[in-house]
Amino acid sequence: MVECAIDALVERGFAGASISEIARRAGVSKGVVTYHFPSKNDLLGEVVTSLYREAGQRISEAAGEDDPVMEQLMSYIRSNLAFVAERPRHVRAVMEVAANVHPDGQVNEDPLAAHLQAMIERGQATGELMEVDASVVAITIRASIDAAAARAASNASADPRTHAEHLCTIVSRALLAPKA
Amino acid sequence: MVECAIDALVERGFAGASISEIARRAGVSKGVVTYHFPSKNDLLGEVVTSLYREAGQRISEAAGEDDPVMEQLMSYIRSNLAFVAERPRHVRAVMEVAANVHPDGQVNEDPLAAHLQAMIERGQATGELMEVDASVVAITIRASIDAAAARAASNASADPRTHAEHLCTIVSRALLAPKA
Amino acid sequence: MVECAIDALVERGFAGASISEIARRAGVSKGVVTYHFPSKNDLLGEVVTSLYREAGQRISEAAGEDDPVMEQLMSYIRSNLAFVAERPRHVRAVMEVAANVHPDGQVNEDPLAAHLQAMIERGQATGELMEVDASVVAITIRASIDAAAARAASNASADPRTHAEHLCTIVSRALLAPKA
Amino acid sequence: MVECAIDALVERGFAGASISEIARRAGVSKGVVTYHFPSKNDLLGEVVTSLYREAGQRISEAAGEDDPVMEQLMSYIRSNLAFVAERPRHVRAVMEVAANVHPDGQVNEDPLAAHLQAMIERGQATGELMEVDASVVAITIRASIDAAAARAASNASADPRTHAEHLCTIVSRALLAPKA
DNA sequence: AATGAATGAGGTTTCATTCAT
DNA sequence: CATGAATGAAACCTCATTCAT
Repeated sequence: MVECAIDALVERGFAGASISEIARRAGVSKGVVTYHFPSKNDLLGEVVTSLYREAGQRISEAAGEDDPVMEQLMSYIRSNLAFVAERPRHVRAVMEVAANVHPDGQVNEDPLAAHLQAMIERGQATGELMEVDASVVAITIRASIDAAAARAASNASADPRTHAEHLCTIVSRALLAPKA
Repeated sequence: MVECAIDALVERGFAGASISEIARRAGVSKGVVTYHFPSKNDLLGEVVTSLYREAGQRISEAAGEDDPVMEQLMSYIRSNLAFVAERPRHVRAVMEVAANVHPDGQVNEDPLAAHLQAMIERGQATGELMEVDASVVAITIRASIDAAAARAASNASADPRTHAEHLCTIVSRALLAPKA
Repeated sequence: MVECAIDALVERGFAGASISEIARRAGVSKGVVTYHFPSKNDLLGEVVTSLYREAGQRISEAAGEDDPVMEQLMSYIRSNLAFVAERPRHVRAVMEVAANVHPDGQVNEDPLAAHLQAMIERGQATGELMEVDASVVAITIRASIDAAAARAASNASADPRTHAEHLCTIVSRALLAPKA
Repeated sequence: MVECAIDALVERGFAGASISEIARRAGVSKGVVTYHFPSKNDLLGEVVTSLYREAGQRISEAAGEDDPVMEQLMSYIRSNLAFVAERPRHVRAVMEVAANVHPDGQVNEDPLAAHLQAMIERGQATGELMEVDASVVAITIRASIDAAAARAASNASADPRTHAEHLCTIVSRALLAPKA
């Protein structure tokens, strides 16, 4: 059911992912959807949180707290995009939802980017990484990952893992201080 | 009228930008909107193309065909984000539309990124730029610009021009071959 | 089960007394309700007829066929409102149902009022009661009883038995011929 | 449009008075109803308030502030039921709505009855009217009027004005102190 | 006896669009 | 040019009912 919602979101977009459409894809009647998910938001919420469950697990497995910051960064990029490679459609579906849920009040800064930014600033504090605005680097890395995810979902031949390697190259050139 | 559509898109999102809402903001009746724009898509199309008209002009002004590729790249980044700084809401509105208009068949590769990619490949062919997957660099640059644009639209204190400078630093480190 | 239906009708109204709501109050699954009552109407019917069973018993106990008509009237009023005092919620629930079940064709005259009217006309025929339209008196008595019932169900401090006494006073003044 | 809503309420009851049904009776499409009345509650509200507008006017015209209380009472009863005779269906429709709108919290006492009760208590204070619980008399009068209204709506041969005369007789016998 | 999944009809509401004035 | 009434499709959701387990 959640899978069908994902398919509908990816192939028909947020607006096209109506309860009817999802039910049609699942081969059941419309009532079944609202039976299992009291409201449409509950279903979309499950699409989002089920991805976060999986992603959180995969990505935290890859984290090494004590590694050099550059290795943590590479690991972050690779594990993110490895996950994208596993479930490109699910990732795309969540992006579709995120793009259409409107924040009521002040917009929060992206917490994922904030986490990256903190990581980079740690590396700069120890001199391991070169100076450059950590926020911009963090935003750029996140944006690149998301763009690769969007591409992977609609173009099966795009390989997120390859994207990861090239992005790692870019990031290391931009941040890694040349050794004396 | 187009301005009101932009406001509605930015403040209420794609779903909230109904013709009624746009007419209400414009202080006219709903009929006026459909009188000037045969269909809603025509209005949204005008939102998009009017941005492209303006943006194309600003950005082509900054282009120097014969400059070194790295200067063309910087110029591209700076002029893009300078334009974002001028019209953050218009940019955001177009992103809102883009996120909700779904391609019918096969998804085209992003033409803006393709242009960037070609530029980078030219630089690599002459040896001016270092080797690294040009497609990934292009995607990353575009994604970073778009992320900065999204940020600027909802956070007045975020400055796209500053973002541009830092992004230029990142790109030059990633691409510029060290001089002998 | 019937009790839970009564509670739902009283607290949530006719529209709010869905099978789900009733099952929830009973702490059982929705299927149980439809298992015991083939249709919802059967359940509502049982709510109504179980009240009539009880009420008929209480009220017929109080009836003295050979008493003077005025005493029969008082007894009718008192036993009706005594019953209301015993089961105010059940009475309210039935009123809720009655207000929402629509007669298909021609509306029958209220049989309870007709019975009262006949009683009054008997008293007038013997000269025991004064002349005045018996139908209006009957309707007024029934309406007063029902209004007291509605009040009792939602306002625990309203006492139907007190209402009965005052209504008896009113009726006796209106009907009882002054003795020569 | 409001007229059609009244017809639907009277003939099909509250539950049967769906927007579709109302539109069908008006010979227009469903959208027309929601075009003129943003929500169904607004339409029902108009049904109610338009009656109150008319009724308030008719009844206040008949009020004589300085008359003896008994005359005020008669005037109240007669003008109420005269209005019912004019617009029996409208009155029935409002009763249908009232029976199905559920108060959220504490139930208010009926303000119409409270007004009557105050009037009666004034008469008792001056000795013009006999002692008997004014609240019960007020409730009984209101209930009798409403019952006559309900009857008039579904039975064209029932005449509210006749009911008024008989009710006046009952009330005057119950309240009017015999002259010395 | 009991459960809960499934169904399909019907409810309110929103919306893009058309059209007479 | 502008208005606002009208339309019909489609959205989400609730609900009584059926049925396999």
